[in-house]
Parts: sequence; C-alpha cells; structure tokens
Amino acid sequence: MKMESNASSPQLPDESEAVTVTDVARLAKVSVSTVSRILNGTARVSADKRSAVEAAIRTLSFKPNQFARGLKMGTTMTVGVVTQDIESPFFTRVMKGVEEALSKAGYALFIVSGHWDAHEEEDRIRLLAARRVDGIVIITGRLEEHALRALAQRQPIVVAGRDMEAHNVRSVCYDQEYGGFLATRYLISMGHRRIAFITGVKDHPDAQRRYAGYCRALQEAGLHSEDVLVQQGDFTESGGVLAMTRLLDSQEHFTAVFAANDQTALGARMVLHRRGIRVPDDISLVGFDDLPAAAFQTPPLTTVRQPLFEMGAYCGETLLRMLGNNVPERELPGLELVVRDTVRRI
Amino acid sequence: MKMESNASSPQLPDESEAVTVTDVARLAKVSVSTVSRILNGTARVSADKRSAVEAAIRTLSFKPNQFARGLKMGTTMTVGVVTQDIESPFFTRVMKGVEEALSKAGYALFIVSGHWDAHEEEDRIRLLAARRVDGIVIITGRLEEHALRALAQRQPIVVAGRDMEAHNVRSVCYDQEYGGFLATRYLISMGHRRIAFITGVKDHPDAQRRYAGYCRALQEAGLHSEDVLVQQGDFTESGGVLAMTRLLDSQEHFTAVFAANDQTALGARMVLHRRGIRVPDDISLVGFDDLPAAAFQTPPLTTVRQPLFEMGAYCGETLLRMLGNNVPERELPGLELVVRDTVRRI
DNA sequence: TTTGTTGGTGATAACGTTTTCATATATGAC
DNA sequence: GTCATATATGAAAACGTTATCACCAACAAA
Repeated sequence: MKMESNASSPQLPDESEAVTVTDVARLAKVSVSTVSRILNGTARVSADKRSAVEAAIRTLSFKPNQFARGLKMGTTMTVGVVTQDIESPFFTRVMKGVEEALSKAGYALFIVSGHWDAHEEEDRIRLLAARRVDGIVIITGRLEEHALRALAQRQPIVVAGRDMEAHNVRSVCYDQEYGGFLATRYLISMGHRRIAFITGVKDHPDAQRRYAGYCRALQEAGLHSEDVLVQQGDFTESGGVLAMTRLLDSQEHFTAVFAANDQTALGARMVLHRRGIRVPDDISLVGFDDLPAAAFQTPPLTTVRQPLFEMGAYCGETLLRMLGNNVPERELPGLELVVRDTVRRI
Repeated sequence: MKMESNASSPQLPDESEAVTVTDVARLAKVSVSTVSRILNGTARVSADKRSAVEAAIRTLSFKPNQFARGLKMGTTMTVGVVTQDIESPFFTRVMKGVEEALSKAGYALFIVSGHWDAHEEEDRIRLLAARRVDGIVIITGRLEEHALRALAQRQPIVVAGRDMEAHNVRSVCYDQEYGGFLATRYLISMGHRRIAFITGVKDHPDAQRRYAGYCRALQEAGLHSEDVLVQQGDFTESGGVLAMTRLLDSQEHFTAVFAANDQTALGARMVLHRRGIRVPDDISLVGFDDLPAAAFQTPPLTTVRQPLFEMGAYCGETLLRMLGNNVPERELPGLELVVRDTVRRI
C-alpha cells in the first residue's frame, strides 16, 4: 500500500487547486486590479462589484499566494526565531511569549535552532536571511556582536538575554548578577553559612553574572566564597547530577546549594535523593528561572523567577515596533525570589 | 535614544542590499540565464564564465530571493508543523524529531500552534496553505478526518498520534491501549489490587485508549474497574493536582495510581507530597510518555516510554519520501515500560 | 560544399501579485 | 451646454526568479 501511493504521486496534488486572482476576476467579471483592491482595501470599489468578488473568492476558496505578494511588496510577514534547543523549557517559554506577540499581528514564525553551536547558528541565520524574513528574534545566541551588527543591516534584530545597543538592534535582559545575589542573600538570611554553587555553561555571560551575584552576597555578609564549594555545571539536569556528585564526594561540609538554573537544581536534587539526603531537612536548595515545572517538584523548588514569557512577548513587540507597527511598550516585571519549600531555616 | 532610532528607520535597511541575478549577470558580463544555470546546475556552461559568475556572486554576496524562486518553481522548501502547545514537553520532543529529519534535508520549518482549539488550528493550517508549504506535519491535532482529507489535496500531510489512511495522508501512532495495559498489568504484578486512574483530556482518543488498556488489564486479572477510582484529568500538571485531590478526598482506599501522562503524574505527585503521603511507600505511581524530566523526579518516575523523538523523526522522513526525496524507512521502536522508583511491591 | 548534430549562449515569456497610469463615467459649478 | 473635478475601473508594468526557444558557432558525416 505504501509503495503504491508513494509511486503514484510524484507530488502534483495541488495542480487542480491553482486558483489565482485571475480566476477570481474572471468569475466576478471584473479586472484583477479590482480584486487586488478589495483584497488589500487599497481603494474604494462599488458595492456590487465588491460583493461579486467576495462571492467569487468564497466559491473558489481563493487564498492569495504569499510568494507572489512577498515578491511584489518586499515584505514577507515572516520573522525568524533563533533558539539553541527547541526542547529546552527555558527556550520554549520565551518562544511562547514571542509567538504570542507576533502571531497576533499576523506574522508567521520560522523557528531555527543553533544547537549551541556558533557555526550552525550563523548558518541558520543565513538561511533566514535568504528567505527574506522581516525581522529576527535571537534568544541568547552565541554570535559575536559584530556578526550581529552585520546581520542587522538586512533586517531588524531583537536579542533576548543580552545587553547590546546598535543600529537596528534592540536587546532585553535581566540583571543576572542581582538574581544571583538575591538567591544567595536569602540563603544567608535563613542562617546558612556554607553555601555551595553549581555554575552554568562555562563562559556563558549569564552564568558568570549569577556567580558574581553569589560572590557579592557572600562578601556583603562577611563570608567568602570558597573554590571547593563551586562546581562547574552546564545548565542541564545531567550537569547538575555530575556537579552534585562531585560536591558530595569532596566531603566538604555545606548546608545549602544554589544551582545556576532550575534544570541544574533538578539534577542535583535527584542525586541527593539517591543518597538519602533530605531536602530541605539536610540540605537546602535554590534554583534559577522558575520554569513551569519548578512548582511541581517535590518539594516545590524555591527559585529566582525570571519572567521568561514576558521577556519573549516584549521581544516580539519590540520587533513589531521596529517594523513600523504601533504597539504600546510593555512594562517588564523584574527578577523576583519565589520562596517555596526547598530551603530550611537553621 | 529609543525614540531616535525608532523614528529614524521607517524600515528600509536592506534597500542597499537589493542585489539580484541581474546585478550578478552584469558584473560577470553574462546573461541572467547563465547565472541561473550555474545556480541550479541545470545545464553546462563554459569554465571561464562559470568562474566569473562565481566571483561576482561572492563579491556581491548574492543570495537568490526565495520568494521569486518559490513563485516560479511552485516549490518552497518549507514545511509546516502544527502543534497544540509550543511549550509542552510532549510536543517539543516530537518537534525535535521532526526538525532533525527535515532541516537536515534543507527544509525550513513553519511552526504554528493550535492551542488545543480546533477552530484556531484550522485557521493556522490555512495560513500554512496560503504560504504554500510543501507539506505539513500535524502532531495529534483535533481536526476531523474529512477536514484533513480536504487539506491533503493541496499538499501531503503526515499526522503523528493518529491512525488514518487517505490519499496524500500518512500517519504514525503507537498502540495506546497496549501502553495502558502494560502499566496496569505491571501494577497488578506488583501486588496492587485497587488501582486508581487519572484520565487524559476528555474525548481525546489517546486518553480513551489508555483507559481501555487499564480496564483490560484489570479484567484479565479478574478485577473490575470502579468508577469511583477513575478521575478526569486533562494531560496537564494542574489537572493532575485536581484529580488527585478528588481521589484523596473521596476517602476511597487504593494503593496505586496510574496517570494518563507524566505531566499528570507530576501534579498528582505534588499533592501526595503536600499531604505527607509517601511515594512509593504509601502509594505507588506510574506515568505515561517518559518525558526527559521523568527520570529526574524524586523519586524517578516509573512510566511507559513512548519514543516521541523517534516518532517525530519518522514523520519528517515520511514526509520527505512523499515529497520525492529518497530517504530509507526508519525502524520505529515500540512502547516499553520503564521501571524506576515509584512503584512498591506489596 | 552541403547537411546534420552538437554544445554554449542570450532574449524573453512565464509565475501571481500589487501599483501606476490612463480612461471612462458621473457629479457638480458656472 | 461646457468645463472642471471626483470616482471607479481596467491595462499593463513591475518584482526576481527559472524555463523555453532560438540562435550561432563548430564540427562530423555525406
């Protein structure tokens, strides 16, 4: 059966459906110009012709060919979204915000993934450019600033999770240092003194800033950070598993762990459970991001909330404005500590 | 600053970059036909002209306009993917598989979301059709079969998580009834007799099939399903919370819960934790899907694994074949029980 | 020399829109 | 009744590609 249908259709199923404005015009007994005018509301036409055309459009179920339109108008009503991992809850949360803002305005989204590889990322962005997208939203990419600047000559770019200003480039980001500070200060306020830290991806700006916040909070409390309590993670669950294992095996004493993001915290949490160490009774844990899943952990995870969805929506709306749409600027909520059940007072 | 740049650019940043084949032809001192021939390898051209054209393309950094090409050729090298929730781990796992298969073959992905609303879903699919995508992958949509059949006249469709056969339509799905059976039989084999079930979205075929499997396993063991132990869920965490709460409040006795998917299980798990009920010591729990997060729950969740990524890749490759590409057929692994730590023998 | 057969090339006609320009008709002012 | 002025319409020219056709060499076969 599969073979049969496979062989039988050398893909011309739509040939019967090649309905164009000319067909509509012919059926409605008007010129193509008139049809186009009605389609775009670009001039007034008499009521009778209008209804005739609308009827024709309906009976033929005509949809204007976006390619022809894009070719003629130079605008594609399409924007590209660049992510690193189409599956990561962090990225999808932001993407959902972007989608919300843009699809409402009639834009379609090309979603491409750089898979954390700068080379692949650049490649994908080129693909977007070749498809003449009207704009691009990049979610914490790995591209250099100058590359971004060059890209921005073709179409406006908004980048989330980075701080840069250039012609045709806007950016949104939260104060990651402050977030790290917030989490650590909270742990200190709950009586913790020896606080371990599991870092994010090496060299990633966000990871570095959160670490800086951790250090500052320690310092302001008269404590000092100890290298032996800082372990390298990579923003993934399994990275958290590895780091937590090293921490435990080091035999160092600590009463709390601050993980650079929620996924890392989840990995760490699992190792603790495996070893029979209770959270928060034996060790306290705080994460970062407040992913939707954080609230459903056992126990629910205390974490620093980044309004990711709002950030995505903000990006989308900013792009819309750069594209000439009139969208009001959105108030962006800040970082905020969400206290749940993984920290104990000692 | 924002105002300034906002006002200054009524979006014509690429006007300087409007380089076409004509420009290339002029610079290389050949005709546009020759340029096109070189671009597509559609006929042989002399070596000297070829190198001249290639040099021109490089110096102008020319990228053929996909719109013009699409208009002329009727093929867009674009496929649409329709999901219900761009953020749900279930959908993103499948999507990642689709992306893997298709982007490798040079296709770009339009990703749209129906938000669980049949009306919106149809609307989005129309949008895809207007953009003349070469094919569509639908992940467990809500559309009626006849609507799908109509859509398939325009372009080939592959639908994941449904079982239907039609002209220009392929489908992949797992035996959900068997999955439900597998989970329930396992619980029975571990000595459980009173097993609660939290269902999925009402009327959703998968949800119904899993329930059927649950009933069959019970029956084959000489037990019978009791309505009071079956609670309505909706495939989300909060649905699981609600259902579990009702179950507990009903004062019915049961020793195990089978949740219609992992997200539901997570919600249920949280309620149990809140009430001080231990898993698996007091109550056993099994989920469905084996989402990446399931392994990182505490304790790690016993569940029925659906190879979602593989299913997505299979869909992508099937579509590729329907589009005339020569891709070998992939062996699709079946459902499988993944035993972790949330079920206790009694 | 004539005739056919290549292999390489350039004009030019599509593809399906939107937009400009010109034209016909109706409306009013003198 | 003539002239200006809207108002509605259609013909035709883009947009940037690819594909068809026709052409011109060059060369082999007669």
